[in-house]
Amino acid sequence: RSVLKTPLKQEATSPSVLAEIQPDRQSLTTPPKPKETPPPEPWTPTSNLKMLISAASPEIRSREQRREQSNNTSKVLQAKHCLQEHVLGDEYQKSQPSRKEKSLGLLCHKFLARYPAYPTTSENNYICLDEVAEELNVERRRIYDILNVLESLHMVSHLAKNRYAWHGRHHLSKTLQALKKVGEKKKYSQQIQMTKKREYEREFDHNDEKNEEKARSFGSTKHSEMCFVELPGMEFRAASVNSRKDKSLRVMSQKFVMLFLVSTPQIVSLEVAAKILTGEEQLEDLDKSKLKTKIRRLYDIANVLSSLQLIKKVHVTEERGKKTAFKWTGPEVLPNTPDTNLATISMTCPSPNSESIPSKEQCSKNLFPSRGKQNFTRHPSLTQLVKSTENDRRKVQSAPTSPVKISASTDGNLPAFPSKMAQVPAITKHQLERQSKKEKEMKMKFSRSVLECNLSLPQTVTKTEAPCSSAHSQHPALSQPLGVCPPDHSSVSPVILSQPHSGVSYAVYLHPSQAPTVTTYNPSFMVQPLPHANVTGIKNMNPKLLNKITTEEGDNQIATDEPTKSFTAKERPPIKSETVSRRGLKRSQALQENNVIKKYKRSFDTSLTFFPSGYLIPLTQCTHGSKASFPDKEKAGLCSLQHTTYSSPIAGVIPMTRSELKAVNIPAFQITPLNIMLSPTSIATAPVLRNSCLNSSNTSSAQNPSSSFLNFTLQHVRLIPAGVQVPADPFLQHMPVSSQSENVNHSSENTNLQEVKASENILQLLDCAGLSGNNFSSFQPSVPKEPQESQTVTENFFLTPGGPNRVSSLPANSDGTDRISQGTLYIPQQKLEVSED
DNA sequence: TGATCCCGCCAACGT
DNA sequence: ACGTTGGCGGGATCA
Repeated sequence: RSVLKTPLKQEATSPSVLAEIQPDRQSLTTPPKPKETPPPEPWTPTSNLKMLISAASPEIRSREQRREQSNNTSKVLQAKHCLQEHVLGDEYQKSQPSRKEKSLGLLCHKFLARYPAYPTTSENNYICLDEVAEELNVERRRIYDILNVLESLHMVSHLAKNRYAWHGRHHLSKTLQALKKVGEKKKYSQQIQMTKKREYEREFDHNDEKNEEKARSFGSTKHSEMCFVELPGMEFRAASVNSRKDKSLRVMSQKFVMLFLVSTPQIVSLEVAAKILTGEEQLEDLDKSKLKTKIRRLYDIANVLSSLQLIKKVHVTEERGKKTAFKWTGPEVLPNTPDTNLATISMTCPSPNSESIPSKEQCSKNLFPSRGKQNFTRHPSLTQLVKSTENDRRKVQSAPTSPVKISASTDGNLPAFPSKMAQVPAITKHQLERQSKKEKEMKMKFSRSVLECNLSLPQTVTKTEAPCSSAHSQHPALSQPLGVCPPDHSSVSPVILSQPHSGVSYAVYLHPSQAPTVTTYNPSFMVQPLPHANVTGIKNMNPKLLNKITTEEGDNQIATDEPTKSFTAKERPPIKSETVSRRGLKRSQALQENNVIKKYKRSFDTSLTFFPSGYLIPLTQCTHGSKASFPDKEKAGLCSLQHTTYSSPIAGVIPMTRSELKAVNIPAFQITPLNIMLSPTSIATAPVLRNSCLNSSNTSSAQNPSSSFLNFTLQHVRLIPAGVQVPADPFLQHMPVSSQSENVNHSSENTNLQEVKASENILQLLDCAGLSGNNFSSFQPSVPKEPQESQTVTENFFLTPGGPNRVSSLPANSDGTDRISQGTLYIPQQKLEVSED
């Protein structure tokens, strides 16, 4: 249709980016183009916005200026242009903004400009889809794209229909850390290598079927299903997200980010990413079209990430040509960023294999042992179960986790350390920091082992790439997947990860197929320790591939193999259904019409929010530390919430409001430090932990491990009757029961103390109850004198089968999942040149 | 051309 | 029955 495109695309006429030309458009072509709402100023020239825009490109800037200048005259201009066009005989299309102006990237910029990077809780940080769409003058569909990516980074969360909460970058740091961890667990770096290698082989060694086979087999084990990494306090979100067949942009986005975080030169090409993210269908015919689609999606994601400045496009030049890729430019993600929070992250795997981990699901899985090892299909009868569970979750509202600054010294995002620093062994950094802050003995104690471990984590350091892959296995860390995770278990394997010093620990529930099992075994891999991180002359089995990688920045990096073109020969052309019906029109129109109406109809049902099952105790971002480090006002804000009701997956909804909780001294926050995982199911499958006792805990109890642990435990220990909210026990001062909500003021300083106390109480309680094997007592959240260090908890607990309800602390390390670090893999070298665009 | 990726159809899902 | 989400891929643009 639009036959021509005036080369003058951005002629002054194109205020495009804005909505000023709407009228034109409307009349012209695209009928569906909604938004005629001339609501200019979508993006009120926020200084911020301007900056972004200008930063985006001079072109845009000038355009902007022009726009402003002629703002008033725009009408005239428009008319004029219209006229011209008519005269020219060109369709009005000319007046349409150029493609670029409509790019997702730009749109994202605009979108981001509307919200503060670090919103304060006092602000009304919610996003209304309709409004945004309208103001930015784009279809909702586009907004979804952005939101999905942002959601994957926990920068926003879906509150309700049409409504999202804006968190900004408060959680970014944590999220990235989590993603990195998960990425490591999934051995993405290896996968990347494999993928590259495979490609290479296809290109050069077509005849070498053997290798390929091997490679494939390896790759296939890495079945990467959809798993959404969640952050505490935001689980529900993910849950809701899980419902859909998550091929979701969300998941893809996370994975994409993971790739960056785990790969050494933090450069990832779309092709490689697409392949890996495709989840390994590679075995089969590399469905070309599928890959293509994936790449399309990745472009979308990349655009958003670029807008967030987390990545940037670069060109990787290799023998076979230039290839575009993206380079991570986001904050350095250290495994152990000093952060005052302890986060519990869980990974939800919705795919057919592993649903959103609703406890029931888990149980079900146990009940219906999957036949296959990796591909168990959900029993039909479970579908409903799952559904309902998800449903519940969906309805649940999360406690408005107020964004909290993660650490006093840093914002959630911050590249905690200058890149230079990053080069230093993390351990050193942390130790120093700790010293300066007078870390507590205890903490040190806990972290020690981890520190050691971290030291050996290649990802931790860039330059000093520690080749001690083997060290991993030797340095068990607090975290680490239970060493007991059976490689081939069909059920979800719980993995507890923690980073004591950072206080960031989380649990990842991996599908067995993902559970990193020892990988060193694979012969197809050339696993060798690398003497130095920046070794570039690694030899590969394939001499032909010797190349050197270089980046502009001259980053230290390890040679990587950047395969080029697609290798696969010819695939049968994808059969596409040409059936295309036109009815979107009606829809978009309706949309417009409804916009106004909807606009006023959204409500923020804050009156009663439920926590998703399995999350009785929300691990909000509020921790003693952070709170302490905040100004009172902010503190107050942090914890100010609407009435929230917590529900227990087991007992059902517990009519407890947050305030009540507080009254009971069990504020969500205080539990935060506790990272207890409970996954009977998983545990049950763990050989080491396998214990019949576990079975005693009724199946229904199986639940999503996580913050709900306490509740769960208490209930199951019968300290509190199921269905009842809180145990009337000596340790807990009050007994909250009413379901009515009250407002709570969390700003009081006492809160912290109280909370801490409560935590202790709880711990004691557990202890007394014989729930805690021992460590609970040792785990005592400390009242941070120094906010930033307040972080705490370094212990991880999980329920072991020692008894139906026996809680024991996870040994400071149990394994070495990360036995193989990417740094130890061999990969074909190639000459790579990375150039930025 | 191939790389990008906008656009919007339409299905899954929610209400 | 309609609204919200968002997977998906045709095909327009860009380089």
